[in-house]
Amino acid sequence: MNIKAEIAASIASAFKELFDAELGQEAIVLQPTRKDFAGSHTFVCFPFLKQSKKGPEQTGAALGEFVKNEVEAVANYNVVKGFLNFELSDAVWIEQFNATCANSNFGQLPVSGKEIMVEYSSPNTNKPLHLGHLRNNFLGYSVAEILKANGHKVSKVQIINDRGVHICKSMLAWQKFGAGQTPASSGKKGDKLVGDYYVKFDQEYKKEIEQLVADGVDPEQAKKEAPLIQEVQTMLKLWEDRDEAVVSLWKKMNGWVYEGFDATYKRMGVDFDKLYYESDTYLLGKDEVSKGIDKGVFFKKEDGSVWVDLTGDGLDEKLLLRGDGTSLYMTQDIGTAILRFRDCPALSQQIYTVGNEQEYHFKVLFLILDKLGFEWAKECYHLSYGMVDLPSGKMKSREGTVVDADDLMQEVHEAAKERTEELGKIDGFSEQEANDLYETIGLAALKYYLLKVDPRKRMMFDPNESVELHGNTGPFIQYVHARTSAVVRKATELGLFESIESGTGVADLQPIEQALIQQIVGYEDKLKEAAKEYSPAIIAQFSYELAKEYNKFYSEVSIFNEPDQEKLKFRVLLSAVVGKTLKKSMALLGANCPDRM
RNA sequence: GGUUCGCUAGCUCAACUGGAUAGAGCAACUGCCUUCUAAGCAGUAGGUUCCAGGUUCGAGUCCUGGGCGAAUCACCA
Repeated sequence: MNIKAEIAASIASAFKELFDAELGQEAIVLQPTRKDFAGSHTFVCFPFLKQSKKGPEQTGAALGEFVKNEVEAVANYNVVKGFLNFELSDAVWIEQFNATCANSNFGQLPVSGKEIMVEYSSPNTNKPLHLGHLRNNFLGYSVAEILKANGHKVSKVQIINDRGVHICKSMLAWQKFGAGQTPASSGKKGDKLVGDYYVKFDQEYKKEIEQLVADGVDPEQAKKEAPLIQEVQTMLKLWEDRDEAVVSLWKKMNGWVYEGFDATYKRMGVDFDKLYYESDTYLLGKDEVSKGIDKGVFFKKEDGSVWVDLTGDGLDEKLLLRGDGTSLYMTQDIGTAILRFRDCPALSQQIYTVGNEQEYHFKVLFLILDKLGFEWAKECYHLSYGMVDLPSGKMKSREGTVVDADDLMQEVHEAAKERTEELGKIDGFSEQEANDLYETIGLAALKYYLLKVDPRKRMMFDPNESVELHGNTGPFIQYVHARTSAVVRKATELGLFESIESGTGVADLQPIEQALIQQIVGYEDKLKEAAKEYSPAIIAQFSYELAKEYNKFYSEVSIFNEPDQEKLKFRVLLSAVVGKTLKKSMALLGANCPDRM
């Protein structure tokens, strides 16, 4: 059955028979053989020399000989230093390949019964999405897809931060300086327009501060006394009191932002199953904080502010409710988490895709939920990813170095167009088809670029590299997929394909063919690993290696000039399976694979 | 200052969680399109894995100390 287990079992009995040593199955670990050596499974002998009472080479040779005789799948073995490498027979690989072909669910693991909620994006509604959101969105979307492929039921959600001081700032600025401007009248996307007023507020606010300081007011004092900031606070208060005019302005401007966001999400290719709004959850959060006081988990200070004491957990005291009774981010997050588990009682895990700058926040949040007695608190996970830097340094909204999401997607589209036209690859494409192709290529370049690095790590975003089509890039993988499609297309035209879909009858393999099968067969393990690590990078790397391997095969081995019909058909089938696998793995990254490019 | 994380080829990233000669891409150089898509393939060159100790058959990976960088520790989000 499982070859790995079979070999391990055989090694165990070899130890018993040859060296009279009992080894637990767990102690015997087989690792993949490195590329430069013959074989697929490697057993490291060094740790077991005490049992064998022999040198590493002799130990390896003795074990190898024993296993080769006992396990039919093992065709040969070799020992390099203390490393025992097993080479499986072609028949085994062909059998595995045929099994893969026959498995219509290949790449989709069995239903696990687990239900997982993945939160991502979660923007503020006062400014447009930027490069940081792109990493966040692509990561969240991809992790959700990876979990689905692992058999879990997944819902994608976000918490939209649609209220608060920062929202009021853009509202106030629009009211004062907007002159009734709308997305329609200005020709701007709604989120961009609102963002402009957020910036406008900041500019005007700064002017006021400067003026006050020039008049001799203390700078710290000036920040609090500036008329604009005071008006904002008044507005926030009015909003909380459900003042009709303020609420209607709030609805209008948020509506603009949502229209803009929707367009951006659509182009990004991400989606959500359910949306949560801070304006709906912050009151629940306040309630829960009050309950926490009653339970004695939280305490109130003289000024009316509410705190939780986490010093026993090695952290500090944490504020949960301001002295004036208004809520904070934390307040709202407590409410949102509780609401989600109420909405989905079967939920077994919740994943928050949020930048690593908020690690402390989530540590505290989960701890508080635990103290409130929610059992599911330990099933909350902060998928913490690193910030995106530009070659010029950090992105700073104040310094205008933020890379806008819409602009960036347009740029990658243009770059894909330019390079595709240079190569003259669009003969026979209609204008619409060509345009779709540029979009597909550009977005794959961008997504792959952002997802191929370990999510936990801070990364450098080089605009030139992100639109690159050569090397370790999304378009390279798309290209290889298109190649496999071309092979299948030609085989279909020749009437060869239908007869071979079910499997192959070849008897022996070229080394490169065997290597390809090995790669494909390892796909589901990578899928599991990617889910365990919450890392699309593992899928990206798998895709790249498979694509590279196929290209090697493509240049080394002739497909349609092969005289042996059985071999010819096998190579077509192999191409088809590689193409399917590439398409599936790229889909997990949110990238499409065109059939021609 | 406390806590957490990072440091690998000129640049951007890998390294199956302690295993073999530390690998890819970009950039540079050399070959290969009359043949299934050259967005490709093959090759050359590039390394004291930040430094110093330690642990063991074996360390980029683990422990200690140090250096540099980042995040966080707000009645911000």
